[in-house]
Amino acid sequence: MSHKKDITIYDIARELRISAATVSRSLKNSPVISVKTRQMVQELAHKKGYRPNTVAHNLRKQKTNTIGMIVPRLDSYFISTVLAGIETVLNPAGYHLIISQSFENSEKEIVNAMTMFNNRVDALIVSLAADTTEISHFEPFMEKGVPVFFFDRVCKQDICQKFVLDNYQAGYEMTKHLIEQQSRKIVHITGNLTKNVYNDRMNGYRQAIEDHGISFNPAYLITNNLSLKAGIEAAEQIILMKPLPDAIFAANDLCASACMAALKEKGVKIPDDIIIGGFNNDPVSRLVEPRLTTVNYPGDTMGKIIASKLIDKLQGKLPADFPVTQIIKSELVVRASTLRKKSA
Amino acid sequence: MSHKKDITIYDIARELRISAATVSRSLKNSPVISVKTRQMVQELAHKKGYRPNTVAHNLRKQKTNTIGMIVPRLDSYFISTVLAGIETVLNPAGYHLIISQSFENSEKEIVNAMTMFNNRVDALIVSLAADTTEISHFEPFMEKGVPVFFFDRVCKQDICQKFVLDNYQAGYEMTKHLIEQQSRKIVHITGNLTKNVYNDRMNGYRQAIEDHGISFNPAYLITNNLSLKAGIEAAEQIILMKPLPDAIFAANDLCASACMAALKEKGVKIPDDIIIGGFNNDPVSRLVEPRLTTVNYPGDTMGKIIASKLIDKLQGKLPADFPVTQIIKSELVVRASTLRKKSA
DNA sequence: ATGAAAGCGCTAACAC
DNA sequence: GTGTTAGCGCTTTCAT
Repeated sequence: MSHKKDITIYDIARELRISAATVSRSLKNSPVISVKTRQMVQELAHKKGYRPNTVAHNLRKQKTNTIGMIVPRLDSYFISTVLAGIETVLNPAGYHLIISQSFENSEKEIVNAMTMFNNRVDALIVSLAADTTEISHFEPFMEKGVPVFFFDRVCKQDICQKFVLDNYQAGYEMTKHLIEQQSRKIVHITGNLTKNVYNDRMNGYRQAIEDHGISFNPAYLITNNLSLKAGIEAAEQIILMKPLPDAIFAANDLCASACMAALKEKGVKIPDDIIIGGFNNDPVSRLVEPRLTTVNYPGDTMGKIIASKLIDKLQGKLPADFPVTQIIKSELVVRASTLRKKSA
Repeated sequence: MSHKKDITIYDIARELRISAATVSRSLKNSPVISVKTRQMVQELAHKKGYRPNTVAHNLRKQKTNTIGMIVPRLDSYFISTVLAGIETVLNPAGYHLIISQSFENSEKEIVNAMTMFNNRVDALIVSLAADTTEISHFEPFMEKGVPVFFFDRVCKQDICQKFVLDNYQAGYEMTKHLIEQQSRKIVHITGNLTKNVYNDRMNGYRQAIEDHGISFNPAYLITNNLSLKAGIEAAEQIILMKPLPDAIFAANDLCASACMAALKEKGVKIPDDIIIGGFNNDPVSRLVEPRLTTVNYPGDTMGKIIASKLIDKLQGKLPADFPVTQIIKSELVVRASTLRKKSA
């Protein structure tokens, strides 16, 4: 099977006995070209199945209209909602995304960042891998003036735009809610504490208990990778604690749900014996039993805000005094898993 | 703030008083260049922070090492596992992905396909949008000899490589299992029946009931978008049926779980009154109560197979007689939601 | 072992 | 209103 070659503007120019420049201008409907010529060119281009070569265009324009995106993984409800939000704003503005996963691995994140740079993306949107501690791999972008926006898992340094939730506040409120439901022995299951999201939630937890006269008990802090499996293992750990804790705050819904399911299998009554709260408002939180109290993490909204600010930035419209850190509001969603029966 | 300009091979050539050609060869470690020169070039390139311009490279080579991917949405457990599988094979081979979502919308899929083409991807991997019925938007790729691989949601035509599950078989086995658990009035909740995945599962369902002497009842076929909300609505519909059905087979786990939860809220006992099976082996299936019987849809494996076959194809190593349709095996995962207590 | 030069497809400054 | 020309950064053939 012989394959069609790409049609170029030169093919069209030759056939019409005009110059490539005229073809180029006609295809962009430039008003300097006569309507007649424009029509002629556009018709032939359509007829021959001309497709602009974006690669050549990008090289010439020194601009790709492509935004690079590096995320820890795609199989997260939160990430996919952010992505959806970003695309709904970016695409109509003529940008498209190239997405890559670091799989929570800093080395892969570095490779991905280099690939993005070499592909000359116009900007980068990043949520850091769990084990990323330093961010020199983004320096080439900054040196060149390519915007780098961080979201959710951000770096400590105030060198780029950051978009985060009020994780501290959310952690505080969740914990306060648990305390108000007559809990004193509150386990916190968290992720990698070098990451702001988990560290902030934990600090909120600590502050809340201390504000209510409960001293921090290191045995009540369980650190794992917040997976389904980790939730089950956490349950095994918790069940052995004497006395049994009366509340659990897990830093995501998947882990909270798995932990809850495992505890129930062992005969622990939820919410009678232990009340449980999660984080993210993942669909699973509405399907487990009892329904899981959680923190609504508005990924879609976050994505839209990020994308629109990024467009402002690319168009030089972002005010110079725009705050480095944008905090997006979250809210506590109280469901049955943390509501103790008052009668007890 | 003034921004660093990109370093090009010409900058290095000038500084070293050699030609750009020599720099280019040295950077790829070509053996025709003396070791001394190579070292010199590589050192300076490193020192100056040289980054190859992939855009220029791609234009020159007429090849991008980029694979385009178009999927209905990213917020699906199955899709993200396929993606992960594909990346683990593609990246080490020097390819990277550009991913876009059609949001189940055919028009957006067409736009995405054009963008991919214009960006001159080396190949395309597609799972079709729910409302896509004709696939002429992929013709430019085929005409040009750019491989297009379909997976999961594939087209009817046998014009490109396809990778699918044995949906018919899986639907048959699930239904057979439900029947063997003493069910006769089996509701099937399905998605858009123009899509092979749902249509095949339904045909498996129909064949299975008929093979067991149960005639098809159109009232037992509920078609919706298989979302969480749709599952709740299906439950409302089912609860009104007289007599009450004794089994439900939903075409995905999210919808099955939501339906189950809603039925339980209305006092229906699962699995005593109604047994329920889902599809996908989504994590949620292991967290709901009772645990959901489902079909394991091995996304990761599927992704790896697709990617390795695609690499073969790109390297001209795919045998000419390689079957157009690859069927990947799935398996029934039986859990508590469909196990009737024998004592009853 | 190295260099000169052409060209990938497109755009834009400058000419007429 | 249209054409000429140069150049984006890189690779590669051909020459030396």
